[in-house]
Amino acid sequence: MGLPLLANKKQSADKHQKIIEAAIAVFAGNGFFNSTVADVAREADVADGTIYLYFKNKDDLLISIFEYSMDLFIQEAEAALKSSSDPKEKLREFISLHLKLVQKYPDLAQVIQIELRQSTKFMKEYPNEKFFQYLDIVSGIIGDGQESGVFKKNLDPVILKRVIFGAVDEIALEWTLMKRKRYTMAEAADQVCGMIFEGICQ
Amino acid sequence: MGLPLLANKKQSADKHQKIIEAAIAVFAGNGFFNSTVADVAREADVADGTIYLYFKNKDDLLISIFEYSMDLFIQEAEAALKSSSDPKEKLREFISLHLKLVQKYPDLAQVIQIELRQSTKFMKEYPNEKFFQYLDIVSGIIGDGQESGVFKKNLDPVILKRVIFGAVDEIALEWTLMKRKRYTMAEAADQVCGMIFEGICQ
DNA sequence: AACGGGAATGAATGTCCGTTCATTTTCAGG
DNA sequence: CCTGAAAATGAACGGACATTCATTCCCGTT
Repeated sequence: MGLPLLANKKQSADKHQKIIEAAIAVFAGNGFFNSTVADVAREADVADGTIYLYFKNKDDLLISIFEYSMDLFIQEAEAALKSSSDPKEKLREFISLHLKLVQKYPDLAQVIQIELRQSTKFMKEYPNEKFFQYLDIVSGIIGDGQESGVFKKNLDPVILKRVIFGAVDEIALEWTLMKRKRYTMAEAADQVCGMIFEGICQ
Repeated sequence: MGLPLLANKKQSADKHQKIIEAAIAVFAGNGFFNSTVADVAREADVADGTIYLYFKNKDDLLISIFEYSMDLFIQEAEAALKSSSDPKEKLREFISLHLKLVQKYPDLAQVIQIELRQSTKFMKEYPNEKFFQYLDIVSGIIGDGQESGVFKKNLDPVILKRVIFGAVDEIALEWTLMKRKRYTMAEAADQVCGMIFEGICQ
């Protein structure tokens, strides 16, 4: 069976990817609801109808972007965390990586942070497993750290993972939206880690 | 001049308020873009056209909600922060208040957190002074604390205020979207304060 | 070179909804 | 009670846009 790669889909994986990338750029630039399918098609250099050969509808396109990018983030995170076994170093690595990724893929970051959050449809009804999987990387690190006595045991990991993610994500969001950057991501990562590890009190 | 209250507007302030409240409920339930002006009108028990006597257009309605609620938050925050002069207590008060307000006005919180964030139009082009004003309450507290030696001086307030806001807001967001609550807001406030003040390391 | 079928196209369709505005209702002052 | 102006109404308009589908293109096979 001399079938092309990814033969379970009839179409080329290239075009699928091309449309996803176009959609990321377009949605990041104009917002999901203010972008038309025709905009995405034009950016992808493809006919309007072609989009529907690869995606069920406009919503499906957004969800696909989300899954695509979360896979990317999870994959990069898991790779980066292999290098160290110290929970504190791991957490530092995670924070730093998240910020770096946002910097590396600003359009992607914007879609994730702003566009996806928007619609009740997605946040409330879409199961969102991939996001939880990403968050669980953090709670895993916290759990390890508590077990090994590096982190305080009285902290609730369920709350803590959110606090950490929220802090990092807000920094990332500001970075994404800020035109003139007032600080580098590396600085920000240091500040955030310092604060999370040692607190703000003298 | 025996004019009614708020005579510079011809219409009743009541109806203005009624429409805002209806819009908050509708937008929170369905999302801004998935809600129609007719939905808001029905909820407010008013004709479609009446909305346009009080608001320029649909976008203006969303912005009005934002300003209305930020005013509310700022006002409540400033009142609550009068009671204490210790920066640490003030910060604890702020965090606790923000979480309480989210609990008290869940629809409002949802519109602010989810709907407003969404549109590039609002986040990028709308000046958003009220939000910065709210954030500056935090940086004010931080500045005081650093001056009086309670907080570490090497922390950048610009980053720090975002970190704190992001942490608190993410907790609030999870609370808003979570159906089964796994923790109370009071617990969350304690955890967040503990973490921010003392850090997570043993 | 003719065939066939999957992929791609993009014009056409139908719906939806923000906004308008001609008309009606309300009500204060005379 | 009139009267007139402000306020409210909601049917109708018009433009936008997601989605469809009849047609064309592409290319491997014979």
